[in-house]
Amino acid sequence: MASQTVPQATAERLPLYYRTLQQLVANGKTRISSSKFGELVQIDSTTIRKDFSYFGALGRKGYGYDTQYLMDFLKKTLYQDELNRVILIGVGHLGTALLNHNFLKNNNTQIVRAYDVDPKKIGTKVSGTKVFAMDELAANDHHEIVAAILTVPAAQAQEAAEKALASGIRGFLNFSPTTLNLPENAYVRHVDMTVELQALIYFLNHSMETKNS
Amino acid sequence: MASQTVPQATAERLPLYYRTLQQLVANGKTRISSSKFGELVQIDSTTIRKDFSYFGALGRKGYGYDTQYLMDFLKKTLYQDELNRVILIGVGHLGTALLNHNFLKNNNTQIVRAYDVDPKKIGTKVSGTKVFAMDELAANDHHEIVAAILTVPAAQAQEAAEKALASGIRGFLNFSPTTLNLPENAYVRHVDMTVELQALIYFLNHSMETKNS
DNA sequence: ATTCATTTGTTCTTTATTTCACAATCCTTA
DNA sequence: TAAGGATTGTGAAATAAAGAACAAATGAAT
Repeated sequence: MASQTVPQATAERLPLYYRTLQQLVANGKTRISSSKFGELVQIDSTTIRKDFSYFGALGRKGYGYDTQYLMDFLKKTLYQDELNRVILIGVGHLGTALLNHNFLKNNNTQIVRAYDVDPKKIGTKVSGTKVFAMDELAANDHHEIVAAILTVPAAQAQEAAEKALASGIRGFLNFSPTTLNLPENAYVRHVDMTVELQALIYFLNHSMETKNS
Repeated sequence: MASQTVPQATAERLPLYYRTLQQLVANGKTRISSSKFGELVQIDSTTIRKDFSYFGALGRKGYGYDTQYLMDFLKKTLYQDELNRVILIGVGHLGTALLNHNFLKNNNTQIVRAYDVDPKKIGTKVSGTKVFAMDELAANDHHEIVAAILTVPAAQAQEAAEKALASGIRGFLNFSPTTLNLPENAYVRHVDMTVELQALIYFLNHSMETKNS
């Protein structure tokens, strides 16, 4: 429903644009044309200009785009000018890796607490983040938390998501290899490594129609 | 180029279909209709029927789809009936998590060797997988390897990918937060957690146009 | 100042994907 | 074995996204 004037495909490209602009600014580039930028992100320059145009006239004809200005604009648009607090559910191999990763570097996001079922992990700190008992999850107040990162086994994902939802969380980054069934007011993005790997293998084999040697 | 009769969007859904069918078969379901299946994977039933139709008539009118038959068909189509050997480049937090994960369980894929620059890691085994020196990468023969999983820092990703390419690898699952610049005969899928997190936050804020309390 | 090269913003065209609608067909049950 | 309900497979329509083309505007150079 929502009066979404920006196409979904455009919105999904914004983070890539933002990161690339961060690099350009860091390297001292003050301006860039849509075609040069397109080469960097491997997206057609027309698509880039059209993407930006949904937000108004961000560039100047004959000049291109001011990297600093554009970066700042995207920073606000992506809410990266404020700290985004998230929780992590499931302190296994992947969960631990994400806790160590620390999104704060390039991403104004902080994992403020973690949850797990393992009594050995509960109460400990992993890379500075305290681990709480899964039982507490549903009862806690997480209305200040923007999202939950789900790194539990597939069998527990649905239940964990429901508990997080009960605690006030509406956004989910789901790393568990299963489809979540949540009410409409929740929003889920699924990162599925198994799917990606299988898709990769499929496309590799099917682009070899023109196989040589 | 390649005579790709199956739409890209369809191909990208096949792994999800496959995994869901595996679960159905494991649970003893012998048949399923496109609408029931659609509920499970949260995809419109028409889309599912059309997706399958690109491969011929896989179902039976008035009956639905035979889960075992369909699963076996997708298994072959996705090359999951043979072992897919991959290598992993970058034994950091995420790389280690993936080595521990072991794709063999649900995915007929094995990480057969890993590469890293850290002398402390070289020569050791991580979760049963031996770690080799990054220097050896380009010189090795990896024509039997279907893909490389890239989990190195952004600054090293391009160089690492080029070495893998030189060793005979054409498929890449790129977890590094940077765009790879590779020749046309290489195929890259990018899994970008930072991008996913930012996109999630963007959509959360922009679907709240109809915000209540 | 004037000219020329550059580059945006945008309209129009093309391609890709999803959804609708329904005839054809098969299953099931009496 | 006949009738009725279920469900597929698929053309046609609708929607979404990408790409081509170019006028309008700007910057740079003389």
